Amino acid sequence: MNFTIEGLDQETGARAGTISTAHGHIETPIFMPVGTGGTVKAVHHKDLEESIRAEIILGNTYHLYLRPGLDVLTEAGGLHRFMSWNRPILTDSGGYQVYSLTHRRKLNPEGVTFQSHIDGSRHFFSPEKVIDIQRVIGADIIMAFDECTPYPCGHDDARKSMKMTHDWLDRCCVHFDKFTGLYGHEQSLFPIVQGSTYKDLRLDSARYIADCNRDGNAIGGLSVGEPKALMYEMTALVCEVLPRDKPRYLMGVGTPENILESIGLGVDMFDCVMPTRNARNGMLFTSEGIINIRNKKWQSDHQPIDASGSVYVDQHHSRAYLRHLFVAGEMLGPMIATMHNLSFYLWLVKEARRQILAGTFSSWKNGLTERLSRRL
RNA sequence: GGGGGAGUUCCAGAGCGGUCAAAUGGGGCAGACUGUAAAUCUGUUGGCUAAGCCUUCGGAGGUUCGAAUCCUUCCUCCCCCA
Repeated sequence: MNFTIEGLDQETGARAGTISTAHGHIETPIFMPVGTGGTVKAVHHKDLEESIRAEIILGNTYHLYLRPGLDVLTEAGGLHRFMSWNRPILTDSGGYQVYSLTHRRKLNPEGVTFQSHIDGSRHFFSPEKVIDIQRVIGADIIMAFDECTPYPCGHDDARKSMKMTHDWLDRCCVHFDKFTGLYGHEQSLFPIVQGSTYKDLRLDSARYIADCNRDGNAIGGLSVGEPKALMYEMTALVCEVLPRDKPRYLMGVGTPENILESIGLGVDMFDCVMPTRNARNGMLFTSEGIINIRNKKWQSDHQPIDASGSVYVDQHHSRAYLRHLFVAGEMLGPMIATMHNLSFYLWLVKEARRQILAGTFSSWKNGLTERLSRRL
């Protein structure tokens, strides 16, 4: 994997760059749609590639391990072939499930035992096993196994958890370096900064992660309920420490505003379920604000879904029609809404990149941010 | 013609003397959602000069301190037998 920086914003820490992987280039800053179980929910690959123009998508180690399972993935020759997606893939390690499935797992220094949410069966995930699974999946970028701490988290607990995540990282690196990929293409391992909302821990963790000297670095454990000011503060702090010449990935973030702000802090990569999940629940993000398409006020609004939107559903369908689809429970509703939201997110990061390269990022961001969280 | 059953708040459907403005589900309206246990979850859903009051359980009348609940009668619908 290779990362080059093509532009730096003068007023903020924003960068425009390009990541090269075995499955193609990714222009940064980038938003990566979440495709947990081998699909970005409600969108076909053709739309994802040609209309939304996603450059990289996510998969999830825990979910793919449970379903379809490693045998099927091995037979298929990895996730790219299994799902017929030839662009880059990044897999999360299951660290988020340590957080989100907290009532279904037992954690100890060796690893985590999950009780499957599907059939209740027990599965042990160690740092080594998580690397092995991600070798079978074959993603271009794979994540170290970490513990994503909840918010709030006491300083002592956060410190212990961070220490354990660092130990797990060392084990991931050793195991990762011991073997090569199964399908002949390069894979890169990204370590993850933890440390909850504590400056001292975040700094320690960022230094530790930076010292691993991997192809890219991730920031985890944020956007778990803390105030956004704290999230920005931690992100800023960590970005100061993480190497400039490698991509920085802020995991699980976020709202359009979160993304713009974090780009300004020097983050290059983002993922979040928000555009896809919220789309399925009737919430649309636009450059003019937020639309809850189920609201009665759209009943007779025959304007395009988003007049300034770039994807074809924005121009070819009205708000009244999309509302009708949601109210009637038609599955085309979530499909159209997901296409809209993802293409808006991709537009957002593409435009950010363009503005960075043009030297106008800061003023553009400030003007847009005001409008993003409005309710239409 | 004879016998039986039923009419409840937007709908379906509980309740069968006071704790009933009335369970539950649906529908409606609104909200939440941040490395996806999510096409999910939550709130709300008669009116008002709101810790109270008013109008509601097919219509009218009655019994009772008190009725959606009991009685009389009328109207409407359904089923069975001729």
